[in-house]
Amino acid sequence: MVVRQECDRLDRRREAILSAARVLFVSKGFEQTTLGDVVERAGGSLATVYKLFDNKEGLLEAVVFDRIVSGEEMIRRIVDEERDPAMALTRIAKELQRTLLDPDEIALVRVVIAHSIRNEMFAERFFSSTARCSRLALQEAFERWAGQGVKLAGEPRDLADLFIGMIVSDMQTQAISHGFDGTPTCDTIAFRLQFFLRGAGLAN
Amino acid sequence: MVVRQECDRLDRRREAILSAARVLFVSKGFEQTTLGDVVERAGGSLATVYKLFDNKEGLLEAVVFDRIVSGEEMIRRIVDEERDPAMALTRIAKELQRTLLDPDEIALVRVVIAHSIRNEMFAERFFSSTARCSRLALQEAFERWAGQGVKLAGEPRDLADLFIGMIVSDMQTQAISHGFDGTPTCDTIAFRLQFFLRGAGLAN
DNA sequence: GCGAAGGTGTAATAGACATTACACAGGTGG
DNA sequence: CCACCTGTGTAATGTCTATTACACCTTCGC
Repeated sequence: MVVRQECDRLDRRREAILSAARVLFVSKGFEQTTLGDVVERAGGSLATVYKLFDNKEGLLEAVVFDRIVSGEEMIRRIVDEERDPAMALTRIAKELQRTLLDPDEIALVRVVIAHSIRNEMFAERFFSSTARCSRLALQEAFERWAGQGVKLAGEPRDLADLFIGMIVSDMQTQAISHGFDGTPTCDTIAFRLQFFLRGAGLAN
Repeated sequence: MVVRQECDRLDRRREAILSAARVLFVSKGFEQTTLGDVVERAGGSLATVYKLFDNKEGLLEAVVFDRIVSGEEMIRRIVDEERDPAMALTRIAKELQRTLLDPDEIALVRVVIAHSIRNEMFAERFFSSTARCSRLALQEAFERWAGQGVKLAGEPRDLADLFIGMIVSDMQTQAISHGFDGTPTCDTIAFRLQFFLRGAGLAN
């Protein structure tokens, strides 16, 4: 089928362009990256970029939103699997660390923040589909545990905020400091987790 | 004295340009702001901008580093004044909230992050003179309290990180979300503070 | 093979903007 | 009153780049 092959070819081009653009946006910034740079790195040609993404802004949209990762599903899954809140939170903390402290992810967040100065809605959409999702999922988890009779030292909303903040603040420090402050060690994470569990009344 | 007057005049120009540039960088972004915009808003002329700041990058440097606020002095002062760690931390939390959640400050951080994509050293310098300073001052406070016999549930470094993170994560959420997630309430802050004091073994 | 349709490469277009060059003004020491 | 020096305003300059226009070429049904 010609359609099939054509689609595949366009898809491959699309992926190549997205991948090139991502690398360039993340290393040079959106404004500093010219579409010429993108084409040079991805192969293909400018006409294809405009056909697939309309314009430079559209390319950024695609780069940012195409493979967005929300912690939401991960949190729901773990909460379903683990009966013990402390165990669940431990696993969630590890996963959040793994995904949020990924340097590529952090670099992308920098690009989003930079662009959000000009385009607040952009930031709003990004935030809604990432951090807010995770927070809500975690909040539901606390509500669920509370409903099951677990005694919690605080409102689910506050606890969820706090938990995410404790983990995420590192990501954000990295976003600002570009890693000059060192990456948190496993010990640090473990300490914070214990601290949280104690404070929330979940320590065993 | 002519020199005096000339200095004053140049100083006023400098302030006017800095102030205009700050507003524009923060609302439109650095790249999107032209030096023409700055001159139009500040009065004066392009020649003066180049005389005072060399070039556009120099203007950004001045905007960011001229009136930088580190929490360091504030923390040392409060620690000196308050004998009780819990009271000191309460005041520090309030102050950090006040200074770090100031929308102007957050907007400036966005500009710094945006620029840091192209210029890592810029981020490093900013970070070293703000967040890291605060962290170190707080770490010293915990060390001092520990030396005075206060029992702490954790290493000073870890506690300082955690405390700052709990407060600062909001600032960073604001930086990303542009305030769409709402500003934390006093209750929220109080909750986190109590949570921390309990966890650190400082609750009375 | 052949014609069409749509992808691809290249060469304008056109506007924006950092930076520089130059000309003016206004107070100043001689 | 005069050269002058320093700060200011304005008008180039030259480059860079998003976007468009157009011509070529590949692929596939027939």
